[in-house]
Amino acid sequence: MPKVTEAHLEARRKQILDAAGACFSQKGFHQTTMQDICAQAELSPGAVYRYFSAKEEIIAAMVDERRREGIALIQAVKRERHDTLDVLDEIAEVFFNRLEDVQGCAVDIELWSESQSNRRVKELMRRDASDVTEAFTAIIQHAQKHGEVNPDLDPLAVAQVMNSSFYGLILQKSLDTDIEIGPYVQAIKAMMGGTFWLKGARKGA
Amino acid sequence: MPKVTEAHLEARRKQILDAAGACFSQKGFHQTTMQDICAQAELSPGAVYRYFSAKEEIIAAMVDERRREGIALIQAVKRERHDTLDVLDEIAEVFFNRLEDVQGCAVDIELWSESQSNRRVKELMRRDASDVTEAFTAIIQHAQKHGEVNPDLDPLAVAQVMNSSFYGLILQKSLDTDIEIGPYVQAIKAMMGGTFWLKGARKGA
DNA sequence: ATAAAGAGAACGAGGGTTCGTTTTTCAAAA
DNA sequence: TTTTGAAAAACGAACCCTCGTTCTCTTTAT
Repeated sequence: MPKVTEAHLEARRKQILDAAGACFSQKGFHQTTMQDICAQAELSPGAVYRYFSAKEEIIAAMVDERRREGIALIQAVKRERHDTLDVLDEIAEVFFNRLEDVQGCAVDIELWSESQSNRRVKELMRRDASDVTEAFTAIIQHAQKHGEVNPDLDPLAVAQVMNSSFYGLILQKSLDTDIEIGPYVQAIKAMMGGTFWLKGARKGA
Repeated sequence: MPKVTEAHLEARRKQILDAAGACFSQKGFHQTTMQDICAQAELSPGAVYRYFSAKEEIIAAMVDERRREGIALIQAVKRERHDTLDVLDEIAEVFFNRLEDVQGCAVDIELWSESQSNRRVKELMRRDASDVTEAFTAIIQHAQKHGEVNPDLDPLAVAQVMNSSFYGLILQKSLDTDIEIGPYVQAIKAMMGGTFWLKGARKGA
């Protein structure tokens, strides 16, 4: 009967999540009050609770949102290009661009912490991380088969090191916003470029 | 006049901090109640408040504890050996060993999150990170002067990448305890070893 | 006109902190 | 050595405020 459009409902939901994101990134999950979120979203508690049955649900939705975005990135990149080197370059490009979203990064860090104590969040985060790792591992393995990467390297371990270069930069940038991404990326490429992607054929160390 | 010994006071303080560390690593800062800490320390609120005037003070003391430990590690290593490669190896060894302290790592992650919203903690953490980065940078620069490292690399950026390899592993290990440190370290060395530490004299990429 | 959507006051639990009381400790007196 | 006394140290019940959530009432859209 007097239901509002589905799009409107979806918009409200997003409005709340955006507000929550802003609050969470500034004060953290547990220091953000529902009143904070309501104020930021310019909605009353009654309205908010129509969309999320508890604060915990908002946090969970937050994980899901970040997770979907991250996975989408990898999928998109994998679809576009096929040369291993290009794929890795593109992924790096996209990932490091993500750092521009300071608020999103702050929420990510908040989620790392939440994972320590919240089983539900931990499981989602763990799965997310493992999806990314698997994607990287597959790419490395593929490149090894095609002679683009030293076959002696453990693909899983290499993938984990690559993960670290993302996670680590997110953290360092959150502590010191002056950190420059350009030189960082350049350093990684220079440091890994040599041994790693042997374009010629020099194998052994 | 009936004061108890200084050592006893110090021991009580440590007792509280240890208890807090255990609680924080399990439930996070803001979900740990003072009652939790009291119970874990087997002390009453009154006693705890004799040593720390507020929960916030316990958190601040926690940062300081972790910070001191971390700095001590670098200093110790720098004192013992002088060959650049050995120093880096030793630092890596020591740092990665630190991962065994699961509780400590959980607290670290908690601190990363706390830094987002707590100015005081952020400043301490920032300084800590920058101390470590500076130490690494100095080592790299020294190595470049001695022809052990490609002089074209930006020492600061290299230091940041090295930081990431630690931070990233802490995080990944917290999400999946099965991650093996050995292969990870080996991968880093293999990935960087080539271009990075040119023992011979091959410069250009 | 009617039911969904939103508002916002209020409730109740939880938790940081306080404070009056009890216990412990140690120096000095007996 | 034992007793004693006074202040530090510890206890723990209670205070009070904050915040998640609820519930009734109003508004809005069809």
